[in-house]
Amino acid sequence: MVERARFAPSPTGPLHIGGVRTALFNYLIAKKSGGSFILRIEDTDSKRTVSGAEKHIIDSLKWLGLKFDEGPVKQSERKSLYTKSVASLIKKGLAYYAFDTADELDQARKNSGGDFKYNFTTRKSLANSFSLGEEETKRRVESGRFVVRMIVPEKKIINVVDQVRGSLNFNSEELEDKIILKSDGMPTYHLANVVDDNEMKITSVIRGEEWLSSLPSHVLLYEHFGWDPPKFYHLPLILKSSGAGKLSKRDAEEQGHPVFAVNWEDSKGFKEAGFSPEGLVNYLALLGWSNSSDREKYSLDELVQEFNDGDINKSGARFDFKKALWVNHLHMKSFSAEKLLSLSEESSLQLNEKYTPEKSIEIIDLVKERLNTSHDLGRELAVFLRQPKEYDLAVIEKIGRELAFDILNFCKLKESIMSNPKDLKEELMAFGSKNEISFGNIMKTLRLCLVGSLSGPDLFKIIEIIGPEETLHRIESLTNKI
RNA sequence: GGCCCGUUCGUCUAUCGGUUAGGACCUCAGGUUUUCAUCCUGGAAAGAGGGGUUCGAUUCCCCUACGGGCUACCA
Repeated sequence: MVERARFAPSPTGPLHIGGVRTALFNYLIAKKSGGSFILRIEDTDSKRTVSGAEKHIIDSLKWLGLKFDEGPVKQSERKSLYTKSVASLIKKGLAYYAFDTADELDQARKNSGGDFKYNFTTRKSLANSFSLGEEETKRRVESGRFVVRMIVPEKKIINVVDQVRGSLNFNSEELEDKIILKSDGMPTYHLANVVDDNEMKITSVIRGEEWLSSLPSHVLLYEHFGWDPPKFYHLPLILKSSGAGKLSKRDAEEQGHPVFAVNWEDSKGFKEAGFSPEGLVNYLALLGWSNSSDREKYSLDELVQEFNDGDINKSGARFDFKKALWVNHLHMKSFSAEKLLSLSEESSLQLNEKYTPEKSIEIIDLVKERLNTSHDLGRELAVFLRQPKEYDLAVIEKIGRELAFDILNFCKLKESIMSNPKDLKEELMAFGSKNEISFGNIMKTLRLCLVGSLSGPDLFKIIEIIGPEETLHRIESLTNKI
């Protein structure tokens, strides 16, 4: 079946990774079937709409490579569609006008000790077209202050099927006559969602688990309209990395990792933190989906190939930043040097100043397997760009000052073979065995003066790239320091 | 509180009644006759508890516990 799936965020704030994951699964299910991925902006609450949020959502999807085939469809521009639908429901006697104020409803909730439900038992005692009579209802509707509620049948078991969880039963007695049209004339989520999904011929509704409890109301609405409901997928939530509850901006900040795909105000996104879209998408897919293979690395296209909606997990998953970094690392090391260079403008410029393009690529290939994010490039490239700013002098203490001095002095004399690292290695080994100095200590000393610490890529490669002159210069620098 | 969903190593997960319960992140110990947050090898680490069903339960059912979600004229 060719699916039509929509991602339908509301622009009440920036798109966080929970939303990204929902978008991704919509994309995967749609594309797997050869169908369409559609973007719909659910901006029915003008008070909560945040300026810039819609742009942030679109920018995020764009960066992630989740290209939508249709949209953005904006609900705020489809008001007449909803009012028409509501009118048809009222005509059928499946929805009704109500006039209770927010304060009155609050009071009713308080009085009942939290058990209040606007339903078939309380309906008659509240201000609506059931209790007020035709004349009064008409008068109040004309005055313009009203909402419309859907009728929930008195005793009915509502069976719903969720693709992730299976068949579920809800008792209509637990439901309320939900407001479907607000007093400002805009629909609520429930109505707009159902009407749009029907009108847009959506075949699969894929959304977060927080919607599961309103599913029976939605199914009832489909029945009221006489429409066939789409398939529903309620995705497990992404939980905070430690502690209780779902992931929020605050938790992420406390844990020191991003929550947004791209920058939002002063909050750094994954993009700005040096993640690749491939890495983020891959990690997020693994959070809530898995199959029986042990494979961990997927590109977006490979995910489309391998994705199976039966493999969506049921339980909430904690966000694990370290694993996200590792998954990103998997992608970084598989990227071409050219691509990596394009990811970090600064590194690219710095390399350009000193090296030919060919040499730059050679350098990147040397360090790329050591990257978690593109930000690590600066750290890894430092050794090729400048002499160390600081030295881990504890290494010298360990080796012994005099010994280190001897080693450095020996190296200084070897200028002629610095340009041939292979010979240099043999020379160093010979020097070591002759003077009973361990090769390890020689290498450590040499590495210290070239890198400043004991980490980094292959030492002889470094020497080859920075050249004999620079190598000697660095040896000189350290000699003067100790 | 009520309703709904969930529960396998610390974390993400595999297992579709019979397995030494597998993989990955993390962590630890080694290794790559030099370093390394890379790479390789190895170790530690799990079926929430209690009842059933069954020759046999992590797997099916029930109860409890715990976790999560919803309970707005927000989505």
